[in-house]
Amino acid sequence: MEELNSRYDPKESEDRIYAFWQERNLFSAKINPDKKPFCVVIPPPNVTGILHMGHALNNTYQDILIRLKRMRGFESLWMSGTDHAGIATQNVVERKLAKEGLKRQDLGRDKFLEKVWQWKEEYGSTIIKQLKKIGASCDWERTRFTMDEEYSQAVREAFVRLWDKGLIYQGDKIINWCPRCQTALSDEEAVHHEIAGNLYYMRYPLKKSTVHSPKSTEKNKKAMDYGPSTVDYIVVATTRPETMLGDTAVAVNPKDRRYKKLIGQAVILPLIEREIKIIADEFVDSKFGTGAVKVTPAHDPNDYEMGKRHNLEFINIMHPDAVLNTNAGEYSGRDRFEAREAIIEDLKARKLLEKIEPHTHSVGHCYRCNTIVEPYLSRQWFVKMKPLAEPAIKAVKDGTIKFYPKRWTKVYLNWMENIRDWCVSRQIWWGHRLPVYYCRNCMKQANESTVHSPQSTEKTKSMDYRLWTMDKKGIIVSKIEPDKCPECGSVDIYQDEDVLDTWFSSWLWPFATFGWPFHPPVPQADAPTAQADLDYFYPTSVLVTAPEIIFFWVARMIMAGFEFMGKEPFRDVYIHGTVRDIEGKKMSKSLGNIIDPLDIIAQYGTDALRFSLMSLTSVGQDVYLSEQKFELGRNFANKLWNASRFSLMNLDLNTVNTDLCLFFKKEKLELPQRWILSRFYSTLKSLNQALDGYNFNQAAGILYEFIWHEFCDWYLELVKPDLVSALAGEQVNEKTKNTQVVLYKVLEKTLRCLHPFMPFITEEIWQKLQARDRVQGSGVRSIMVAPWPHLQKQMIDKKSEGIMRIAIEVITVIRNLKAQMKIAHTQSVKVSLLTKDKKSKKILEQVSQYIINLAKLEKLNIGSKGILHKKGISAIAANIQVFLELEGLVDIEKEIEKLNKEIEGLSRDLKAKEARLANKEFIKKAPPEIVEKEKELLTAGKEKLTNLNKIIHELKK
RNA sequence: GGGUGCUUAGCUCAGCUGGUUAGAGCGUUUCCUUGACAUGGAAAAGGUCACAGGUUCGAAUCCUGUAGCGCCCACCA
Repeated sequence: MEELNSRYDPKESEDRIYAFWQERNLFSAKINPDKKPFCVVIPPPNVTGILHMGHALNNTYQDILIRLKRMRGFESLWMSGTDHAGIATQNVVERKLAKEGLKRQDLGRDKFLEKVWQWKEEYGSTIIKQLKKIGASCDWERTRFTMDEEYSQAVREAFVRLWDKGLIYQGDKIINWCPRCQTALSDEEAVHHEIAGNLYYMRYPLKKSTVHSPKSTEKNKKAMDYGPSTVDYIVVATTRPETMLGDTAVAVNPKDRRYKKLIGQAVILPLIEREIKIIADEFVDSKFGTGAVKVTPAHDPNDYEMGKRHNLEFINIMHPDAVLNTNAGEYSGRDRFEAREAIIEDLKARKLLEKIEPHTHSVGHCYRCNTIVEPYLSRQWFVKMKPLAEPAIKAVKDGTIKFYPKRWTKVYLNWMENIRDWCVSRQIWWGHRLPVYYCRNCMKQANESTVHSPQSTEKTKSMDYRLWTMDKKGIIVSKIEPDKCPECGSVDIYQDEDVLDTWFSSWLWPFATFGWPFHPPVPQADAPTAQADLDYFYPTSVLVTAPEIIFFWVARMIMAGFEFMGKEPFRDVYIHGTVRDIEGKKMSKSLGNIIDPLDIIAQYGTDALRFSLMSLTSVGQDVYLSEQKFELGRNFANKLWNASRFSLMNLDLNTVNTDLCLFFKKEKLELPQRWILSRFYSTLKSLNQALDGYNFNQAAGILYEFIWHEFCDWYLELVKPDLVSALAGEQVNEKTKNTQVVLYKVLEKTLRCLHPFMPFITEEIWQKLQARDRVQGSGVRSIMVAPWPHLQKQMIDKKSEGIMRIAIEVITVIRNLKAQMKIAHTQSVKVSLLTKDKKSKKILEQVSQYIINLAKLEKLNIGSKGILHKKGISAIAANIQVFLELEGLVDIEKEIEKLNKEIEGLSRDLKAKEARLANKEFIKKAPPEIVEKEKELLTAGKEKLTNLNKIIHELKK
């Protein structure tokens, strides 16, 4: 037998084992009519992605499920792939270019995209390599990329189908605009943060007052000190003063008596000296601010709606980079925030700034670069969501799709039921270009007869290439690029410059990864396979993801699943928590509080990483991590390693492999064997339950407890003498052989149970346990494809467990007495066990040898009386008096004190029990087994109390 | 404003459908270099389960409310 190191070294084995699995193709899944499918699609990490703790957590869950189901006999497919992550990736490549002093516009679209592809080829698989490091058993051969040609076809297909159904439209709307990325964003991509800003109260002079704002002079700079006047102006409050340059009205609530007279009057917009009207609109909340609102239809979604209702002018005052344009008069050319400061100063100077109040409000930020987004009027493409949401709502309501934990159901439904249209066009280059073409000829004709919609005064750059048409005339939506206009035959056509939101491709993931919709036809030999794959694996089984992705992805996948496949994309959605640092902050590069999973792997090993994460994260709860916490998994791995090392040192693998049938003859086995088998199957039972309910941390706890505190602490110690003497060349009898077989089987099965959590170490040890197979040349098997242990209920043996419980309690009490007397655990002592109960006595005789071994006794007496109390100390275990003999005399006072303390606690407990049993209501209403249990506990407690009192009595003699 | 989660030992957290003397890991204290493991073993100390009501024979657990912390959503000018 090869000698194992006394410390487990994950570095030595992990890569080797992973290669072993890959060589044998153990991750690959194929249609198998004999097996039920189990499929998980990976949440595709961004190609720019670098493995972080969130990935580690997310993918460990998935790998556990995949490995578990594989062992349980399912055809288990973990579909892998990456996401092109439009804005994120484009930003990365742009930053790289910036270092060379280049902008993407310098290269032009095609050259730039070439660069992005180059970057992708070079770095895009980093995340995949890293996923392998954490042991992920994805079917890598199926790895997909959302920009693959086949996948791109699916994206175009989806777009065209929705267009044909009238679910996609183009329109001028206020959207979230990131001035840095210079693209539109969806509502979900604008993340709101609370900002401590200000509410600025500005005076807009009424026209009839004919008071022109005075010129700015040093003297009136203190204008803010002046009290408010009610005659000359109307005061409006805003958080974004710079938008006033685009104001085209002031609105008040029609019921607001303060302003009733002013409705319809004109005010002079300060600074820019433009005349605007005061209008009445129900939207205005009289209680907020002054009850009068400036209306900027081109820069605020509410104002936009009001603008439409009242036929106001839409004045766009900003360039796409949030620098003010010529509509901003003298402020043009300044950045929005610079302009804000300048405007405040100028208003102050003109005594038109009434006051500034601190005001915290929530402001949208770009989810990719954290720049404050600007509500911006622009022409974009939208998906009508209401019709798509309907079946997605129904499926969750009727339980076709279930969320774990349940509470996310409500969050999902609330979002779905209030869903808004989805802005899917992006003004970037990296992504799926819209399958939209324009015919100049048709549009020209259409324009001549169309009414103009709200139009910005200054055309922004991003809109230059498009002309507005009210109907669909001149718009060609097509999966393949048309060479001429199908309507008029003109060849003067061009493609829309925009690309689609990344999530417009991700939402197809559960079926597009299988090649949906399979055209143009793939080579015939493969076509049926792809279709069959989809039929076999779709709907997938579980989706595992983080809560922040529910709206972005989960909800949209469900909608796409029903829309394009007519079926739900998955049945269960497991939502796990967020990884945070030890102070509860989200881990992020900018905060510098990252714990790199690869560092943890290097330091503690992959299994330690995985097991620690699983133990520390309870269902749906966030997890607070520090490096130190991973010691949990490392120590556990080492414990398992050493238990296995001990077992391998003491097992004759040839014997155990030939005598496995013994395993089933429970009656022939000694107590420790019966006990550990019973404990193993009890553990398996609760483990199965935990796993079936996605209670991963409970499952990890169950395994930890069993392996460490039952198998190692008790079982190995119980059988040690037997095994060691066998190894020493003493005769190997039937008993020893049985012990070996049971030890072997329990260890081997335990490894299988632990494998999904700790794949590497379990494989390593398991193979060593198969040594005989290797010698015989039948090849090395992998634990990965070994079956999950079958629950053998008949092996659960309550009687043996009861006996062992008594033995354990007696042993613990003896150790306790030793510790109390500061006697080393290793030092042998003399002990007497006294009981009048015949049954107990019999049990003690049965387990005496184990007590002697584990409590390290020189001598053990079992009897009913005959103790010299001055020459030792006593304690009570169950209904047994445990007496430890001592050399010197005992401090009787101290002993009495100790025992009295115990009596005190016990009496309190017994009193409560007596009271409960005396309560008629309790007897009447509590279930009988509870009453029975309570009675038993009372009797046992009383007996213990009598025993304790007896000891005190004898001590006093 | 709506929703949701958390509050249990010094720290980090379990405790599922109500019945335990309320548990674990880490830390602390004591003893132990015993031939699987010091990344270890044996033992100990440590909690009126945030607060206030209620339901119940019985509440850490269920209900209502309050407070603190966190997260999500919302057209918070």
